[in-house]
Order: sequence, then structure tokens, then C-alpha cells
Amino acid sequence: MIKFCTFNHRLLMSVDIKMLAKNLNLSISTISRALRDSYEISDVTKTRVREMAEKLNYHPNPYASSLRKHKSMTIAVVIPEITNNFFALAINGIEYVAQEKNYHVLIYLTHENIKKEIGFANHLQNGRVDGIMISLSSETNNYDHLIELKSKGVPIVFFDRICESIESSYITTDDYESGFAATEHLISCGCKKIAYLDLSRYLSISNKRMLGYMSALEKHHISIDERLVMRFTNNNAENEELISKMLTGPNRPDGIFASVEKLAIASYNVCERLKIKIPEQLKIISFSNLEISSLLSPSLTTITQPAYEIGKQAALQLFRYLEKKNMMNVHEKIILKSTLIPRGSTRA
Amino acid sequence: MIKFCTFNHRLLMSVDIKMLAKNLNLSISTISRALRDSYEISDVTKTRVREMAEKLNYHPNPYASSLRKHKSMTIAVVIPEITNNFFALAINGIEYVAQEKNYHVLIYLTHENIKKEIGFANHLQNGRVDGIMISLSSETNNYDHLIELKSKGVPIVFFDRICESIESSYITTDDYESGFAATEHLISCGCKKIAYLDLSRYLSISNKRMLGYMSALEKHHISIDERLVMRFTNNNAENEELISKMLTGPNRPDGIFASVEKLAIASYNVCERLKIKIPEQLKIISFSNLEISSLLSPSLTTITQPAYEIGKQAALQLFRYLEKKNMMNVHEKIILKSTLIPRGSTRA
DNA sequence: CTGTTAGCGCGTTCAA
DNA sequence: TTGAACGCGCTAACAG
Repeated sequence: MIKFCTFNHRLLMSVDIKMLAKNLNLSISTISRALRDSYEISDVTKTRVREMAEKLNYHPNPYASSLRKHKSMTIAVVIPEITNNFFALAINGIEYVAQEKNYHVLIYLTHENIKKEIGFANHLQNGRVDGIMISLSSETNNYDHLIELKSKGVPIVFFDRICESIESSYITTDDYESGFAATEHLISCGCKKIAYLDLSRYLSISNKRMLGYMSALEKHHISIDERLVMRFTNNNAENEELISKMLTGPNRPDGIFASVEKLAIASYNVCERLKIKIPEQLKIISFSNLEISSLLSPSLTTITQPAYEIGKQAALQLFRYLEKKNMMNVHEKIILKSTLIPRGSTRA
Repeated sequence: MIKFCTFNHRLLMSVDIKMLAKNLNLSISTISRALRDSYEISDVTKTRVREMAEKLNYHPNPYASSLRKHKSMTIAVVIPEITNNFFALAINGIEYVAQEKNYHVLIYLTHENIKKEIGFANHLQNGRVDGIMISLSSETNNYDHLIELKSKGVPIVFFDRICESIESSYITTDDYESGFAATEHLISCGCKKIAYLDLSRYLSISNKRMLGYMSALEKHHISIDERLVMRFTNNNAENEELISKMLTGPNRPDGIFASVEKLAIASYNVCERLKIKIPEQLKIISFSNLEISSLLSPSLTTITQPAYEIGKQAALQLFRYLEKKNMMNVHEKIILKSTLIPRGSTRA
């Protein structure tokens, strides 16, 4: 009665639709339809089938179904890193929506490496997923891999680190305004020489934040010192070295605006090593989603993005693509607001 | 020359093995073998096939392959939450190994809910993944769903929040010792009344940490006050309420040992609200993987687990199961060491 | 070294 | 309302 087959080098009993059919003296197609709750099947048969399925602990093979339906019930999330509360929160939002829709979530980490991003994009042309959500790597300055992916018909939603030159939906935050507010905050704390720290010269969010920074300086008649606009890599040790040089050099700033949490943390580490007091001697503001109280971080003022909501909105938009055939060319550009959370710096 | 088919409600050109065969005047199976670099195929043919595949931008359909081979090239990671540096780091390690092995990683979040965990476990019987790595939810006090999954032949590796009553590999840390060390650390800081805060009364790691806590108290002749051994839920507001009551009640402790980072943070938040000074009036130690400098958290002493390494080891063990048919009954119990990182509290 | 053939498990025509 | 038969795209057994 029970069929055995070697599966992955081990014995596994496989209950399939055929076995249900045999046990119930019904045809395979009837079973299939009953399980899919088709209108063509009588209620009596349906319940008989369901009961037998339950009894034999039947689980439909997702790959057979995907092959037949050309639908994987799976989405991909491609992000630079996961050890970053922003992305962790975004995944939380994405996963929430995916669970609602009975979808599965594949995770791909580029580690800020464009080659990996290209590799994932190329690979995902094969139908493994029904759509992807992506936040670009800091190295990404060319979008051919994404254009090709899109041309294959794979729906793409960008979030946070978006690509504006591709016509697709995106969810992001008011980076220009936040950059402006962050800089103005430091100015209002008395800073005269404010450094801007960033990971990338390519990302749209980086450039918008920087523009905000520059506008704020201009507004307050502070001249822009190009030497204080700095780019870093994924290498923390190197980054700290650079920051250390900046903080001991002739252009030493009295305020730092870090566009990424990890650069703020690197700055903190350097300050501790150099015995620079924060915020007395140096004020720091940073984009960050660390969920810690001000007691834990008495001197960290942050710009906090609605990360969970961003993930959720991005997923919802992706499902809008997936659920309605005529939505493929209806793109949404959603811009959410970030929040400046003042802490120690203001009290200083 | 190019075949079209409706895919997911949209037009998609599908280049399959058959088309390559036609274009090259070869049989389908030859193509298949050439692409899989089979020894039976001549180098000339192989390169011809590869070039044509490249030219037509051929991507093998993973679901067809999985259906045929009974192998999904996919693993599942089931964890309680992702907004927690421990799990984020663990995923990082897992993903590193998976990328090496050309595997795909599905993420499932239980949100500390046993019903979700059961749902995932039952669902994953269907062959969607070749194996799973799991860290139990704090509610999990029954393992039937996992036993059934294992009986279906799905390899399982437990990490951190393991299940000792199921014969399978696991990776965890020296929780008893860490609990002991954490408590002794507080005692050496002068604490006489130490509270133990935990999420669960079921998890093995919780119990081991608590045993360590109790042993340390005993060793130093401090009697155990059951009212200071507290369990919390996933509801932060409720947790802070409970902590607040504890810190204002007659049994007010002078030290807190939080077995989970979020409980330490809740404690910090409460202290801030109640104007309790840390570490002067209350010392706190916590399991935590926050990657922040001591400047950022001047008063947080932590027990840090080698989270990345745990993820990596867990994945490696899973692949040991997957790669060798005779490894299914060879289980490894790996116990890594955690590190106590003293901060403000010691200086206090 | 290559081709022919037969499924993997399911969904969906078409026919009854 | 149900059944028979075909094929999704690929791999593997068996021939040659």
C-alpha cells in the first residue's frame, strides 16, 4: 500500500496523488481537482478526498506543481547585508506579508559586492522566484543585470537603495530632507565643521543625503570642505583607520554625520581609542535603526527609517504585480518619512 | 526559433533544453549531459553546447530538475525572530556556507509562536527543502512536529535553542558556564540580590543558564529568591510593566541577569523612566550580540555568543548530512564558548 | 560518445 | 460530475 523510493540517498515513503486515487478508487484528476477545491467536484467526493489526504498525511509536491503552473510561490530578497537592523526589520515586514500570502522567502546577501548581485540577478532569471525585492549594493553603478532580469518578465521592487533609472516600483525614504535635518541638527548644536561619512558614491540615497547635507551647510553659510566628505568601504578596520586620521588631522571636524550606522559605530570606536569625548568634543548623528534606549546610547542621535513599514510596503507592491496581470506596468513610487531622534547631543 | 508561452499571466520567452537540441542538431539528453559536464560527452560537443546555451541565454529550470532529482538545492532556516543580532549573525554564517555549496536559503520566522513553528514543520515535509536548521520558539514544549519531520527523512540541525530529546546534530554554547560566569560577575561587582530574567521555561538554553545562575548563587552562599526568577513574553510593553513593578517593589534587586538582549533593553528603558542609575544603583548583565562599542553602551556588560560561527557550523553539519548518505545517523553535538565582555559595570 | 525512451508529480485539456 | 491522456522541463536507464 505504501510506496517507497530512494530520495536523496535515503528511504522515504512518498504519498502522492496517485496513491490517494488508488485508495479511493478515483482518478488522479479527480483528486487533483478535489484538493484544489474545484467547482466540478461534488462535496461528498471532496470531503472523502480530504479525509484520505489527511489520513495518509499527504503533502503536494511543490516542485511538480511549480513546474506545471509556472509559479513558484516564492519571492527573493536581495540585500547587501543582514547584520544591520534596517534590513533585519525590512525582512520582518516582507516575511509578514509573505506569510499572509502563503509565499516563501529566499534570502540572498550581496555583502555590498556587485559581482554577487549580478550573479544573483542572472541566476534568478530561471523562474525560481515569481518576483524579487532588492536593495542595491554600494558598489552597484551599472544596472544591466537588473534591466535584463526585468526584460525577462521578473517583477522587481526596489526598496531603500533604489534604482531610479529603471521603470519599476520603489519604496524609499525622504533622504534629502533627512540629510538636511541631520546636518541642521548638528549646526544647531553648534557645529561648524561637519564631516559627511558614506559608503558609496553611487547609491541614490547616498547622493540625496549628501545633497541635503550640502544644502543645510549652504543655508547656514558654512562653506563645504570636500575633504570632509568621505567614502568608506565594507572593511571596518580600514574605515576606522581613515576616521582616525581625519580626527587627528588638521581638518578635524566638530561634528560627524554618518549616512550608515556602521560608520557611526566606527567613529565611536575611534573616539574611544583617541579619548575624544562625545558629544562634548565631537557630535555624531547617524542613520540608524538600533532599538536601544538613550541610556544605552547616551550620545547617539539618530535618523530612524520606518524599516518594517518599508519592507511591508515593498512586499505588498510586489504582490500587486503578481496578483494582477495588468499591473506589470503600473509602478508606484512610495516615499516614507524618517524620524530624527535626538539624544545626548541635544542635552550637551 | 523562439518559443513563447504565457507565464504567470505575462509573456515570457522560454529557452529550454529542447531548443538547444534543435539548434545544435543534438539530442536532448546529450545537451543535458553536456551541461552537467558528464564524462560521457566529448569536449568538442560540450563547448558547442555551452556556447549555444550562453548565446541563447539558457537557464535551466530548477523546478524541473528538482522534480526529477528529488533534490531542491534549498535549505530552510526556522528561527524565532530576525530583529536580533544573534540570529542575523547566524544567518550570515549559514548563508556563507550555502553560497559556497550553491544552495538557496529559505527563511521562516516563528515570532516565538509554537503554532507557526508546527505549521512550518508540517509544511516542510513536502520536499521543498533538503534539510532544515532550526532554533526553537520560546513556547515550544512539545516536539512531535519535529519528530515527524525527522521521521520523514528530512535532516534537521538544531542551533542555539536546541532540542536534546531528538537524536540529531546540534550546535550550541556553554550556557551553564556562561550563566554561572554572568552571575558571579554581578556578585563580584557587589550584588546581593540578583534577578534572573528569561523568556521561556521550556528552552534548554534557558534552563541551563538558570542552573548556572543558581549554582553561582549557591557557591557564594546567596539564597535563591524565587520571586526574582522571572519569565517574560514577546510583548515588550507588558515586560516593561513587570520589570517596573519588580524594580519598585519590596524585592528590588541590585543586579539583573537577562538571558535575552531584549529583556536587558527593556530593563534599561524602565530604569531610564524610573531614574534608576546604571550601574550605580543597578547592575545589568545580558546575553547580547549588539556590535556596539563600550562608549555606546557604557554600562552594559554582555555575554556574547559566537553567533556567526554557530550559523556556519550548523550549516556545515547540515551539508554533512546532505552530502553523505551514511551520515544520517552520525550526529554531532558541538558546544562553542561564549565570551563575557565586561564594560561599565566593572569600572563602577 | 550519442540517441531513444520513460518517467518525476501534478494540472489541465478533452471526452464521456 | 468524473476519467484518460498529455505535457511542464529535465534526468537517467538502457541501447547502440
